[in-house]
Amino acid sequence: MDDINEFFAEQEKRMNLPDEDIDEYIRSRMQGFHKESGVQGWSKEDTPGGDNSIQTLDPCPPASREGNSIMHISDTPQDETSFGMTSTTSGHTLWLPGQLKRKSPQALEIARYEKRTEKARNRSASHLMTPNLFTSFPRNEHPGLIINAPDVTWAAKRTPADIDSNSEMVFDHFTGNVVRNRMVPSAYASRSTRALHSSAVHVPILRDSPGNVNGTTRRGQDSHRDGQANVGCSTDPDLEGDSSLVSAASDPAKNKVVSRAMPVVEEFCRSSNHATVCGSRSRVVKTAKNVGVENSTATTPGNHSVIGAFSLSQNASSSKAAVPGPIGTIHGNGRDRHPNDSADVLDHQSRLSPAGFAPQFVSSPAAQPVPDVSPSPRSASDTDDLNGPRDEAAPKIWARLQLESHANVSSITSFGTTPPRHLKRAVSEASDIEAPSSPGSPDQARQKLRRTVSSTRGIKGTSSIAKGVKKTKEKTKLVTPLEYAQKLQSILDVPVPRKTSYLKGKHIFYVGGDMQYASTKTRGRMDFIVKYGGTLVPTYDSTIVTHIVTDASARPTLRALSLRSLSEIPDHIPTVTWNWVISGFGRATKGKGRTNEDTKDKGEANAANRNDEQDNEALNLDFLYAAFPERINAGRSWQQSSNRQGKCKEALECDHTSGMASIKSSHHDSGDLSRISDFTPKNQSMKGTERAYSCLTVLPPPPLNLRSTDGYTRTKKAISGPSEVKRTKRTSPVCGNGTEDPLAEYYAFAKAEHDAAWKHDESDSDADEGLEIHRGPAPKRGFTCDRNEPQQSACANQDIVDKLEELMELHKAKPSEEDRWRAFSYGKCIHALRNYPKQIRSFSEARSIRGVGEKTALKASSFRNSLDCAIKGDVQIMEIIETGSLKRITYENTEDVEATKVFQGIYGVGRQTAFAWFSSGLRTLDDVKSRKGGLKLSAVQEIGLTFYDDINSRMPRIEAEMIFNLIKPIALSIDNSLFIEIMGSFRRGKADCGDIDILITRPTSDGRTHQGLLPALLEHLHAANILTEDLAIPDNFADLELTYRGLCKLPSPDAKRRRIDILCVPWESRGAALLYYTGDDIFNRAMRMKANVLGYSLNQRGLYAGVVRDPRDRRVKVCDGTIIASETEQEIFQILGVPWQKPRERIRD
DNA sequence: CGGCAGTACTG
DNA sequence: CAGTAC
DNA sequence: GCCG
Repeated sequence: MDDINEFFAEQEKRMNLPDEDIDEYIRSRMQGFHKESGVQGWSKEDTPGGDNSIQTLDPCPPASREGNSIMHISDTPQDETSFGMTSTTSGHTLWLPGQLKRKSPQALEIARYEKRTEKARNRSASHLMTPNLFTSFPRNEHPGLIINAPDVTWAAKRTPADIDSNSEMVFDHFTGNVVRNRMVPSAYASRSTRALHSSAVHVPILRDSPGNVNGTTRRGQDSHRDGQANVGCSTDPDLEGDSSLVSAASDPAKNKVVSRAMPVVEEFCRSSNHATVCGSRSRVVKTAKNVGVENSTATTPGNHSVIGAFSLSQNASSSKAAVPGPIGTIHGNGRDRHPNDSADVLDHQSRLSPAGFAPQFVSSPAAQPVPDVSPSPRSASDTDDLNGPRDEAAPKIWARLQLESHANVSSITSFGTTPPRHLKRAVSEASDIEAPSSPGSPDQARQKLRRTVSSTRGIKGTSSIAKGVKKTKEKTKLVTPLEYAQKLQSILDVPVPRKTSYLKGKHIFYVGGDMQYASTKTRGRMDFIVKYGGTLVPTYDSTIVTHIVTDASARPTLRALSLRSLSEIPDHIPTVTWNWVISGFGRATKGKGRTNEDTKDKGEANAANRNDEQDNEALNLDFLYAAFPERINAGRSWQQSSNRQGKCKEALECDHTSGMASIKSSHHDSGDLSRISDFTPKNQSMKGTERAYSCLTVLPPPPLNLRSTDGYTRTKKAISGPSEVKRTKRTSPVCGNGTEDPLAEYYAFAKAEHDAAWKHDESDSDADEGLEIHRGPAPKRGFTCDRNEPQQSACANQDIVDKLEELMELHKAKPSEEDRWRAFSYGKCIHALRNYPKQIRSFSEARSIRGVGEKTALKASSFRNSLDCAIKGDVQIMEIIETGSLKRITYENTEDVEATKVFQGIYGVGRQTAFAWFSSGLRTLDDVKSRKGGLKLSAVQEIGLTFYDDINSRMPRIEAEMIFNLIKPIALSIDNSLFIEIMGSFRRGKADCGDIDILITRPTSDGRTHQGLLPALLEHLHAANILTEDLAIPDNFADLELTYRGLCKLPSPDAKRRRIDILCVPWESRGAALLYYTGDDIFNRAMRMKANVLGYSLNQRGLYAGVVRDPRDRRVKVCDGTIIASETEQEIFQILGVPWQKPRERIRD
């Protein structure tokens, strides 16, 4: 088995993918199928949001599912200290800190908003296609995306263009219509909210005339524009009807009421959902409104509640009007359901978010959506202090609502009462979600372990010149295509189930360019074929072969076939180019992406149909890849059946996989890292995939052969060193890398920038799993730089490293880009030196290390020599050198570096700012604090300064966990289907964490998404005093991909502020996101770099193939490429040929 | 001589 | 767009 | 500053 692993590893390693081919492929696809793609997109989009979008009412009201946890949080006593603290920073403590806005004129905000909207639109648009339709086409040419709205009244009158333009005009044209309004909310919600906050005004809750769409839109505008001014007098005629509301809003007391009435809103939403369920959508708007008002009034008697109910229902209804439909469709990824499709919490959020939640935010502190948090008068009044006028009535009202509408409201908001049964169920369901990881993951983990271990063994074996190595070596060197193919096939008796085994059933004879021996390219392609289910036919046999793949011209091809003329090839056998294979990959992937959906929504039959269509499409395409014009029609009939079968099967598999993809991570045992990392489907399909991994992904066998034949003089020097060093010498990462760590050669680059501060903290965790570490024995040492023998010169060249680090720091603190890269470079050197086993004795020796260039080598060697001299007593030389470089250091590393370093410790202050400050005479933090010289700080910097120490200190792991454990239940209470996980250094198992990264996503299997969740969650967290300050909030809350940055803290009074990032990603990108946000940094860089080298592009959304870049400027992407992996980390690892590594194994620094 | 990741938020 | 952050 |  090991052999097989090794073998595949080798293949994998060599898999020299697509490159130009893919570019070609993309191009042709773009031209060829542009239309088809569009159509597909359309039809596809058409379905998910369809009729089935109306679902049953979710019996579980939001914010009630985890009453206990919430209780717990709120129960935490908030003493004076804590409040005092808060109030001193009142500006920050509010949801959407006032100063964020206050400083900029509304007009500016609007302008900015427009800009962002534009941006967001683009983003959303691109979003729509990439993850779902693995087709590339210009963003604005996706006709179907938006039209999936089942809402006839809405969709029917919109043309795609129409809609598209709407999305563009969200804020440009306030004469919008309904459609337009629907789009506004999301954006509006975030932006206008912010605006409102900044102006420190309570959101004027404006009623918009039911029929008047403009009203809704304008409201957003007005709120921007008028801010406080418009409180009480709306300049917009459309808003006249709102006077009552306005006054309510302007009246502190009433306002409070409004905020307190949040449960009513939710209740309202539930009612309105009923309406939705039974009524046509167009009616819903009205109905909802009525129902909302009535209902809330009924449920919450009393004048205040009436007010609340009124305004809120207005809100809700307007939001309804505004957002009813395809908000998700528009902003989302196309899978989104119509927000009306269910009464789930999420949908509440979705619908509310635009107009509905804005007001909540405004009154946020008082409007504790999580009642438990603010039940105590003190807590309420305290918050009031922070957030402007508020009175004691609020809590009372709160309580009253509680009593009066206990059945409804309490269940909705969980006033600390025992959750109703259905809630309990919800809770238990929620915990079920986590549960699976316990029983399941051990197994999986074991499996993984086994795999990993064997892989590791393989690696080790190879690295230590094991049998496998030899084999591979031989193969590598002298194998002919025939032999190689034979080998591949012979090994392949075990089918490798893959999601994308789209080549299944195809017997392919591949014609390598050079039939003398299999080039890397040839081998890579053969590997590819096999990997994706194809059968490689070693020798041409017209009775077996179904496809001839060749990029060679006719003659060599014929030679390979042992034929004389192309006409001798039977008609049923197409001769296609490699692009054909790749194109199939694209199709397969696309099919896969869509299948998930289709199957879910329409059943398998539909999925099958879909695939048929695809196949047909594919069929029609094949001729495009004909290798020889004269055989352009060859094989067309044949392919049909075979293709179809294969595809359908594949489709099912895929569906199975994704369908099973379950949320199963647990936070209870976050201590158990492996479990946390198990965010992968674990089911049969998955197993299959895993098996594939074990075969295909395994560590690339060590290219000992290459090593020895490398002819690398430099390498020789490093041979005895950690493999890292050796690896970094590989010139061709693609085929040259075969050492223990497949990313090895990328680390040098990747690590470079990193200021290795050799923390030895977490390395211990690795120790107990030595077997799983993918670096061989030697390399391991390389990475930890001999932490076993730390004092014995932490590394052989520690002295030099120290010096270089000084230099690096020095350059880092300098403002110019030049210095930046210089520092970058030093980083590389330092890392390389750290892993260099021996003392460097000479210039040339230093120079032989990759990453160490002329200058550094000179420095290093001279320094070392100077030491030698010093030891020998040759003071003179030493002094020269010493003073030379040291002087430079001390000379340059003076005030400025120190000061700017300190400045840069302030969040939001970077190199430029720090230097600018220094230039203006600032020297210390106190200078900054005292605003010496009339210094102005941005809002973020203000926060950064206030919590300088907090932010710059790391928190113990446990604290991150505690905070997360507070947040998670709250999030789950909003939507218990969420996947929420803590990422970053925590997931990597570090003992201390610099920040908390929380990833949120949600399976779309039930047609819903996490859209709209974040705003709600943020509000809750603010209310719970977990989130204290906001540093950056997303542009558009309606997006599926959101990044929030802020500060948080534990409830305890003296808790430090901690940096927290909350990231929402579309379900499809969860793998890439996990990968990305788990890091570490260096590991990420390495991965990206490898991806690039292999012709892919990796970002937090996924792994893309066929990215076409502008030849004149490589940085400009002409085509975004085709997404080929994103749903699981494994997928990405696999394609990149990187052995799977658990998060804690990804530590590279 | 250009690249050294790629993206999003702020002002 | 520059600056910052991740 | 290093690399290609």
